[in-house]
Amino acid sequence: MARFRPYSGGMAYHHGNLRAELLDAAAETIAAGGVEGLSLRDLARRVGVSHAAPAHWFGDRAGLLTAVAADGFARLADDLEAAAAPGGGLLEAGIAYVRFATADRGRFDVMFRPGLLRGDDPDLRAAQERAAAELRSAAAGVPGDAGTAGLAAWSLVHGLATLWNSGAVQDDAPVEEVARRVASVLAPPGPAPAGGDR
Amino acid sequence: MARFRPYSGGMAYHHGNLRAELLDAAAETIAAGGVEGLSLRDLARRVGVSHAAPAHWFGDRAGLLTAVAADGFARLADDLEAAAAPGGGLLEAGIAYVRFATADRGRFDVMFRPGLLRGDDPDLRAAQERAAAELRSAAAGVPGDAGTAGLAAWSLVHGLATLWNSGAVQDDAPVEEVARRVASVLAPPGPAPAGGDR
DNA sequence: GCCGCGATCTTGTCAATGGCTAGATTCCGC
DNA sequence: GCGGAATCTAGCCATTGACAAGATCGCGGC
Repeated sequence: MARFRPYSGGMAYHHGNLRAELLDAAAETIAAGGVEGLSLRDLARRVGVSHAAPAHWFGDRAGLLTAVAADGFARLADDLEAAAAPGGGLLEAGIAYVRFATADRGRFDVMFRPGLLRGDDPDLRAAQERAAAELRSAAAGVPGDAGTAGLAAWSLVHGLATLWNSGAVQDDAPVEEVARRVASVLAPPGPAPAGGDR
Repeated sequence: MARFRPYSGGMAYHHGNLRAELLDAAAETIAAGGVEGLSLRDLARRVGVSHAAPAHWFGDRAGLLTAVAADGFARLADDLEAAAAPGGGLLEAGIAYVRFATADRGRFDVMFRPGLLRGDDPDLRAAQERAAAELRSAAAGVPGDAGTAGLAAWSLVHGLATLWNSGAVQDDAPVEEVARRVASVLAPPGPAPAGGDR
């Protein structure tokens, strides 16, 4: 993602890192004011380029948001992978999911809004697939019907994150703690869950 | 719906039912193209009034969306109440939640986006409170810590509905069936209620 | 050394939008 | 049937996203 561009001259033209900077600024702005609060022109102003510069990199608004979402899925996949690494089970993956969604809110807000994105973008699809694979691997080994149990776990953490981000959850504790409590309802902390029914 | 117009004369001025019709058309449009696809002017065109007519009823865009959201919370509360009526337990309430969110997508899409709404609107707050009360009453009597279990149940159905609406769920079965399977992971169908299946 | 070509960014323009103000039309209480 | 208030329209402005055309720069080839 972050292309390093060896670069000598002044900053007039050829900003040097525009694409990455636009993506970061976009995520920041969305986190602060939602997707509808993101204006391409304001974004350009923020980064210090002309109002048409973003169009060169992303084509249009959908292109920009698609890149933000792809970035988000890649980061989520990284986080899930890290959470699964040593002795982390489904519970740790769930907490990582919620942590990402609440900490990297700007990107998360865009990731599940297909109406705003170019669903056929190759980068987006690849990142989505990587994140999905991490989710599947985290949910592997749960008792009962794998599909249903996995979907339930995903729904649980996704719903908690969404509700939290919307301010609907009344809890003074930090998100991770709430996530741990809530997720424990489904996935007891121990790696080998006991109570299989159905 | 709500085509009835208690008026005798022509419909030049004084449309007769503008507010309700704008709300319905707005929900419909949002369901089809998302909130960002909703233009006040297009909405006015659709209903056949001037571009400034919506402003009279709702002030601005936030006012319109607030009214849509309030309407949505009221309908959700009605549905939850109906689901709880005879022998419905937490499971039935959860299914009703998912059914509402997927069937009345236009309204649901707006209900949990505080950045788009006027959070201090009295109608909105009242409708929210009514829906919250229904949720609490549905979650009453679950085992374990009431707050955590209730939040887990809410997160589960909210997450499933959100994921479903975003197209992230790969399942050919109708939503209600998926919701029943998923929600059963948390709330086994069995305990008190007599209403077997359906 | 420098030249040309493509990549990168800018300026200019246009239709559409949200919001505001002023005015037209109709309803309703008296 | 009259006057005020509710309802809707018309006109205007700043801002936005998208597009087109041009300016500037970096890099490889000679």
